[in-house]
Amino acid sequence: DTTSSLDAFSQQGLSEEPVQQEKQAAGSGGRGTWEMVVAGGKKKQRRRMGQKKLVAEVDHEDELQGGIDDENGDGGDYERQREHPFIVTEPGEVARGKKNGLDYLFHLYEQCREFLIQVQNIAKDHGEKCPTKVTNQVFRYAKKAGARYINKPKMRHYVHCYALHCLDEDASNALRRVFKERGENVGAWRQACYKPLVAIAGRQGWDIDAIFNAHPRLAIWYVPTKLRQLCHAARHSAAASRSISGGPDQMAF
Amino acid sequence: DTTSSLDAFSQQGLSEEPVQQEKQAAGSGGRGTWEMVVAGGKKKQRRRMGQKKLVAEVDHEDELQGGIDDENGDGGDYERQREHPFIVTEPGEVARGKKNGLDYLFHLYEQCREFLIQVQNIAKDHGEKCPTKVTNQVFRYAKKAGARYINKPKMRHYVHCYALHCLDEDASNALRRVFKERGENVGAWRQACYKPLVAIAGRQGWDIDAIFNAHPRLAIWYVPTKLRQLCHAARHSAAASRSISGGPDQMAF
DNA sequence: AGAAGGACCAGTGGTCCGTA
DNA sequence: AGAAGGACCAGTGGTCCGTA
Repeated sequence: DTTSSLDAFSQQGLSEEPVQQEKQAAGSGGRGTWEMVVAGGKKKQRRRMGQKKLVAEVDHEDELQGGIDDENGDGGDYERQREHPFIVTEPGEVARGKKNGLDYLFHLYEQCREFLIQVQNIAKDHGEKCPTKVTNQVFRYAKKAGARYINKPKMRHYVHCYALHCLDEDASNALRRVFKERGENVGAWRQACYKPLVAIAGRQGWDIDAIFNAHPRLAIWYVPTKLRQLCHAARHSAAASRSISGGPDQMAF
Repeated sequence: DTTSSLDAFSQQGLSEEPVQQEKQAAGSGGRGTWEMVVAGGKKKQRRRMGQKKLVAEVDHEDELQGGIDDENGDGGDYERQREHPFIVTEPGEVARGKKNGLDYLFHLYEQCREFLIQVQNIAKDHGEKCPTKVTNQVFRYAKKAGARYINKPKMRHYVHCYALHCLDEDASNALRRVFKERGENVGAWRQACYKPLVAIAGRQGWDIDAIFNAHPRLAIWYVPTKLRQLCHAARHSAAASRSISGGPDQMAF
């Protein structure tokens, strides 16, 4: 009973490299160039260890080395543990050197969505609770499926950047070009993504949850705390300035 | 920041007895008789202690004695801690002696819904995450609001009984009458509530989550694990018997 | 310095089991 | 015995901060 969902994991297609699976689902702004680099990486399939842990680890899949740490085309640096840091790239641009571009970042969100769909299908088959969001369970599933480069802190960190990409791709692309031209780092670009999102929220009644939920690819992500707070603060500021300017109270809109 | 939602609690209408507030929202099958008994109980308002705890308890409202433990009309048993146990009653019937009837049980679900709505309104005002279900937060709020007779294990225990009441009140009422006539205890009635629910699910594609979510008063309750399991098992049985009978495969329906 | 992510923590969903 | 609910526990959402 407690292990049924874990058994399900082992019944699913764990033998494929997700990075390889999803070449077609490239970041919508990209030309798929980095995916070709990815696909060029060698892939070893995981080996079974024929070994069971005591609890909640039935049929654990040991991925060991293999394929995954080549996804940036650096030719097999087996020492490296962490992903290359992101740099601000234009849409379609491949990051050079030991860096990852923003099309790759957004592609990770699409991958998470596909892992969620797999988890949902398993849950439905088994008559279990079916997650509607990318939860810890989905991150765990992604890791078991071999996508070790996906982790919760990273995905949560850039959710609002992905939100802008989903909600106003033109604005997102323009922002990327500006920040690349200025030579800004990823942190600065990330910070800058908040402002256009708050503006979008303002045009739609400040309800950032409703905005996320109305978008099929965004609805599966929790609204980041800071974005929610910024929208809330901006709503108050907007209301206050309307009140000072003496216009009719538009709080209800 | 961490106490802002708790501050909000103290700004809300904590000074009223929820039992008194909600006379109009009586269990839909009842005639409101037990509410009159309830309203007949004397009510003392809570006293402020002028005392603040260190963390997460700002402006805690001490209800102490008062009103609440009279809600069954037993004349003020200050020793009693627990609610009277439920007995199987017909729709509209008042439980006699130190017992509670099923209209009262269902009324507790309506009360929880109103507490949820209050929590949602506070959350929206403060730009915080807004719960869609009756969560721990709602139970905590209910307790602070003085509804000490509401607790999570009890509400979760009888959710499927309330679900039947919501989804097929006639069937629910008929079941109550039968079990009362037979002199069955609450546990037996509770068990019997599963079967008609599974039948309803079968008529609607076995998706018990969809059935809950489609009903506005039920959507705020988590689907009980056992009900979900029963629906899942029944779906398999139904599919197997269809397969044996040689008819066309109707799994998709 | 800027950034990736292991690992922690407060509060959750779920319900057992000591209580009356 | 039947039943109410305090309290526990595994796993969650959230993100800090030791790491590279």
